[in-house]
Amino acid sequence: MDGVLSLNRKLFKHHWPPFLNKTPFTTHAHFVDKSLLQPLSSLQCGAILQSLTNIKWLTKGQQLHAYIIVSGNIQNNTYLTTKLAAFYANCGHMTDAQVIFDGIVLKNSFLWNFMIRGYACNGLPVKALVLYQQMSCFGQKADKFTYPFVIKACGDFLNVEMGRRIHGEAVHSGFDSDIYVANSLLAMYSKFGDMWTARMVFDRMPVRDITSWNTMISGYVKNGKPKEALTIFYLMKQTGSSSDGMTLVGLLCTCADLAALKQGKEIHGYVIRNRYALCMDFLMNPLIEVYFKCNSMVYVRRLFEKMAWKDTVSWNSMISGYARNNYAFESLSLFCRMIQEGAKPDQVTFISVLVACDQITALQFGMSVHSYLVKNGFGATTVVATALIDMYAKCGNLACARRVFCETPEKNLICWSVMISGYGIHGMGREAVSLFHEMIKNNIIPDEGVLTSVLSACSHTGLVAEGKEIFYTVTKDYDVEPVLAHYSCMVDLLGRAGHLDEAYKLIQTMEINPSSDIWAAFLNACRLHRNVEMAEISAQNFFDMNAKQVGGYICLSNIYAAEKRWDDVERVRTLMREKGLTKPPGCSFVEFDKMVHQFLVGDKSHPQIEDIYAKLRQLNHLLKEVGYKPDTSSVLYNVDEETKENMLWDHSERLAIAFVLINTGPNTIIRITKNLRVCRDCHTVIKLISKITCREIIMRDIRRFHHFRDGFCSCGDYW
DNA sequence: CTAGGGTTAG
Repeated sequence: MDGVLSLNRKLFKHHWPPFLNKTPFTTHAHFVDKSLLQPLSSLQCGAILQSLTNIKWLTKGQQLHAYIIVSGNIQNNTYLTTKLAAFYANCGHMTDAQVIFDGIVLKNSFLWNFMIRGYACNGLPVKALVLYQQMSCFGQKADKFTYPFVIKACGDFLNVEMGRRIHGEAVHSGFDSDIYVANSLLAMYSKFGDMWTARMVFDRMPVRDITSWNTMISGYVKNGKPKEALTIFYLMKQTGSSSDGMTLVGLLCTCADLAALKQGKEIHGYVIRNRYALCMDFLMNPLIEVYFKCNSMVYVRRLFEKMAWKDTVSWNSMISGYARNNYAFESLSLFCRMIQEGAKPDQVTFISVLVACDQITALQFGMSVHSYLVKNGFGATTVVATALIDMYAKCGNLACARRVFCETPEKNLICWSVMISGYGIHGMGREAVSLFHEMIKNNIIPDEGVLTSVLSACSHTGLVAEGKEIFYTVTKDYDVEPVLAHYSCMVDLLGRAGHLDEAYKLIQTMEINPSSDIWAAFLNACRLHRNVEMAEISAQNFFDMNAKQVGGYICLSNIYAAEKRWDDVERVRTLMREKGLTKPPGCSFVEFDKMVHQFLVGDKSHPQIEDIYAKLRQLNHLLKEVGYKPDTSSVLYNVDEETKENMLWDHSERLAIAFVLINTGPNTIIRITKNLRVCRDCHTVIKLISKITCREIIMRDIRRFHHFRDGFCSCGDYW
């Protein structure tokens, strides 16, 4: 490889005409100063063009193109025009390549292949396939160079039917025994998700090389079959085939999938020991993934800090890894460091950052990311727009979410889905339902994901009839298999609306086995409608499933506490402890002055804590004057009323609200986020605070948003 | 002129 490259460079230098070293011309003929020209033969031009093609030096090639035009060499010179088309195709400038290609009458197979390759390797598989069909119309036969590119195009375009046909043609013409053709077939079937056929092609290959083995390993990994990937690796070792860096990439992805920390570390050690023989840069990024999937935050950080060479993907892996593992603060601070250190963020970076913003409701941060995107010309692609819509919706700014949604010209299924669930979590079920119908009118075929979004929107608003209708028509008309998430939404919808019997009947008649989530949803409905008898049935089912969600346990203890059955409360608690489950402490976030402030329940660590408690005492006093009576039913301890009442005033959301009230002017909207469900008493208190302080309070709890204004909440006390 | 890599929203 190195030899080839240096040879080309030499050739390059030798033939280099002086005018090319002048100012870089960006466009063609009229920029060339004719006095500087020294005559070059078309053979010389062709040789230079060849080297420029190999190293993809676009600007120099364009200058040479200009020279060729000016010097009159281009007329009727198929030799040069073919090379020019190949040059543009190799640089990915397919429009230029196509213009030249169209002007060539005698097209040889070299030219066809280069054009097909150009389209296939530059994200235009459909054009590659069209060209391939034209090629056979022109009577030009496909050869062993043509097949790898058309097969790649079929794989990228996911055109299974055409892929199979071309495979057949290759077999018919005998080119399938060519190792490049066979390897492309392996990659194509992997992309189709058809590992069975890939394996069949692989098993029938007369000879295999490292690429064949590596393609099979990564194919299995991409299709969620890490165990089969390992089998191929062992087979590879047995046959004595050597492996390379790419093999290790495949193995690392396998380790990540299986959360195999030990094996991942072994490979890490191997890479370090062989760092001079391997190209390490590739391997560090998949290693980051392994450590993240194994929840090894310490290893991941140590590895990252030691990496001398970090590219955009390294930063992205870290930022998205932290975000996926709920380390939003680390994710955002790493993003800031990335910008400071001058690394170049891309689309993936922004999507990951916006996900981190969702988690801690960092609206201001998310907005500044949005403006960074606009300023730096990252034209909002649908993916980025979708992440923005989700961020705005989850950070409580539905108006901005709607605006980005409307300004996105090409909305895909996920884009609609995000907006629908955005309406849902803000309690705007009717808007969600009508958007869902609008989506269908726009010929978007619903899938199970968007069905979950719209059903959950119905359940937040109690739209029983609408939810039922959508559930039954979508699963029937669009061939969507109902999954647990849908039943969960339906049980929640029916149960919370008070149709406990119907919800129970649905659980009993559903076609898949109910999960613990479903029993938890039913349990919650029983709590709301204070049906202890039904609650105990669902609790029994919930416990039988050996469930790990704390929510169900807390819900049941709440039910017992409300009935003052303290022995039962204690029994549930013990059960929780035995399972090693703990109730996470209540925690609220608030973004203020470019910082996210975090308050735990009963937190005394904040610098302004004395002022905060003073404010809360004052509020308590004011609230009592307007008739507030504390509802201590959600306190799960059997203690006297006064202690219970004091415990309520320790709740994290109150601390956060008091903090904002102290530090902001009268018209500022208060935005807070809580990690658990808001308790009934806090809900009442916040409604009253919004009234007596004339403040709008927007609160996100674990399930949805509550917009408090003038003593009322947007959820209509239905949550 | 040929094939295989890592990060991605509900």
